[in-house]
Amino acid sequence: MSSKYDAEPSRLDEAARAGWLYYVAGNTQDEIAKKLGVSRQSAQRLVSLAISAKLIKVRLDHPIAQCMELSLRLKDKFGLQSCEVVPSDPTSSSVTLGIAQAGAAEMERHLKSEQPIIMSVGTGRTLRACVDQLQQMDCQKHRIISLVGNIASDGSASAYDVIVRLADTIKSPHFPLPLPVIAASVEEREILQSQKFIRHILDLAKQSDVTFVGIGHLEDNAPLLEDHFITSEERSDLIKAGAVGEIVGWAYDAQGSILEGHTNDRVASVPIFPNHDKPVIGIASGIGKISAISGALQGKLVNSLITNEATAEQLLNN
Amino acid sequence: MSSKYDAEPSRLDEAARAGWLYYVAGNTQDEIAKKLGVSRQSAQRLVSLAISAKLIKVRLDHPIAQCMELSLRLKDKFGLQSCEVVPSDPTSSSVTLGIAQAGAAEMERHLKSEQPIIMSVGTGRTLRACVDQLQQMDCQKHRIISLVGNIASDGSASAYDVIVRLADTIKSPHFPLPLPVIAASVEEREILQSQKFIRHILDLAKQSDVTFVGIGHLEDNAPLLEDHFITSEERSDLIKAGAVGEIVGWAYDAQGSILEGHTNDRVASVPIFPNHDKPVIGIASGIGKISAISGALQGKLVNSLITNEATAEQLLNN
DNA sequence: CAATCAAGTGAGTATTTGCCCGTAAATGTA
DNA sequence: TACATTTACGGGCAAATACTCACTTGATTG
Repeated sequence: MSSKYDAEPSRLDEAARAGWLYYVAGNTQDEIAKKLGVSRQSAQRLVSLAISAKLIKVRLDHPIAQCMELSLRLKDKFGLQSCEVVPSDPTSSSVTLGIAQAGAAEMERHLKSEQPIIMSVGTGRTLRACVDQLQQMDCQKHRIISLVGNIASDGSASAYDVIVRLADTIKSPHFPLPLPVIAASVEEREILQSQKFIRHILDLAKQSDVTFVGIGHLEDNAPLLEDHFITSEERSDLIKAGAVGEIVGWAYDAQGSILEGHTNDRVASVPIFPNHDKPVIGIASGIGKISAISGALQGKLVNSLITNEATAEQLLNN
Repeated sequence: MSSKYDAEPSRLDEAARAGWLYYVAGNTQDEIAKKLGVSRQSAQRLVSLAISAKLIKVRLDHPIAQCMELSLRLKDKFGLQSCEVVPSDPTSSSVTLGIAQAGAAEMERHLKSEQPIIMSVGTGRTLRACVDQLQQMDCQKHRIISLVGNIASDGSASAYDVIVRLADTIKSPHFPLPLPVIAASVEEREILQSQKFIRHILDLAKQSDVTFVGIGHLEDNAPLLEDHFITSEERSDLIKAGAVGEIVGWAYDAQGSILEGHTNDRVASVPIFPNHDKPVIGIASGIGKISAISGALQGKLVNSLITNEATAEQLLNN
């Protein structure tokens, strides 16, 4: 059927045609081969050429697409094991919207494991919201450890009570840490932590297969302050020393280095170490937490992140 | 509308995720299954759902020599402003295959304009397929006008519903034409069209910066007939009077002259004028539509065309 | 409350695809 | 011309994917 019009169809033309027949028209490579009069293998080469020459453009038209993009870039930028970005609802001021569901889904993923696992959890509003989203399960073989004390300075139990609620929902043996978050003195911390059963809990925590923590900021309305774990003066001191955030009470600076001294000398929580090989999943979102999250990521205090779209964008612009 | 932040990530969310991982990130379905925590079969189902729900949109970005040639010759022969020819799949019976993507791409090109524009659209299967291929956009500054009534003779709304779907996808203010396609009598048309808000819409349509219309044939299975806008007798009359096709209800002959009398006396759609200076883009393909398309081109009822290879060849052989 | 039905799941299987590799044709070199 | 080197082709095969079928689950309804 050659006519005076056809210029020699170039290889790319053929590739385009093959790519079109494959992706748009939904032909198999065999059918394409027949239609273009080449072997199946050649058709396959043409199709893959169409891709590598970027003739074929695939778009995903769904809010999720943007999130996956952000998640990839965050993983790349901070060397994360995993990163989940959920859509933000610009009209909602709720900090845990969507995050909670995603966090719960991630927890369930681990809890579904056939092998018995040890899961440690921090505390805070965000984690509590996650736990509230968990479905009832029967996880008697797993063990849940709290990384942080549940006793406020006035002796009352913590307001969030993440671990009890969690263990209740999934029917697991659990190990709350019956300590204050921050001891009154260095000596008190030593005494408290040297108790045998406390040592045992700290030991279990070290063997955690997976860890979930919230990330706290140190702005005016810092969670540590609002819950009366530290005083206003202590917060000022931390800020002066360069602190930008805290995880289970441990304050760290913009590079994610745990500060020496200050309240950190008296924090009774399980110690945290950067560059853990097991998943340490930070769950946090909100513009006010950007520097806190950024620090935690830079110092690799967490190696996985669950956040939302708006926060992810800010983290990448930093 | 139910929020997309529901506790249960909807099946479509998961499908989007799977589709992204498969097409954008290049994962295998096995890897996707692992990442989403589902079986491989389920992953496969999610991926194919992403396609069938049209979340995944594939386009080919390459001028295929053969098609370029045809497009050039059509432009030349009919004095078109622009003409796009997409490859045909000789074995596929789908009329909109490929055309839909090209039409969507052309619409997007106009919608991306910085200046606010007025876009008018006709209706029909082909336009509907185009709109289904559009990506989500935010075009609040543009206005979308329907050229044709959306009320069937039995009072129900039109089956294709092009304009609502379009406006929904691109979030534009839109102006459907709440009229029958063809009024019961000449008088009824006058009364209906003299309503103030209808006059306003007709006025807006006259200012259109770009117009997209389908081209309908008048064979046995004419769209106007199948959708019960005209009767079998009315069609016969039109044919006898020399009609070969219709655009938004206006019947015309082989030279593209709008017929006098017959159903045209009662067509309530926006009038169409030959030789428009703004783009009036006809989107149509199929052997059965050759004479209809040819007439529209000869009479310059449209000044741009999107069609496929097979149709283009026929048009040139006429 | 049982019957019915739609939707989803996993196992099994057929089809399709990606890729390695030997061969042949084309191109370059002396 | 003879020979070396590159490039493309197609056979074959393992991996990946699509499809069918029987079964479960949860909702709906008479």
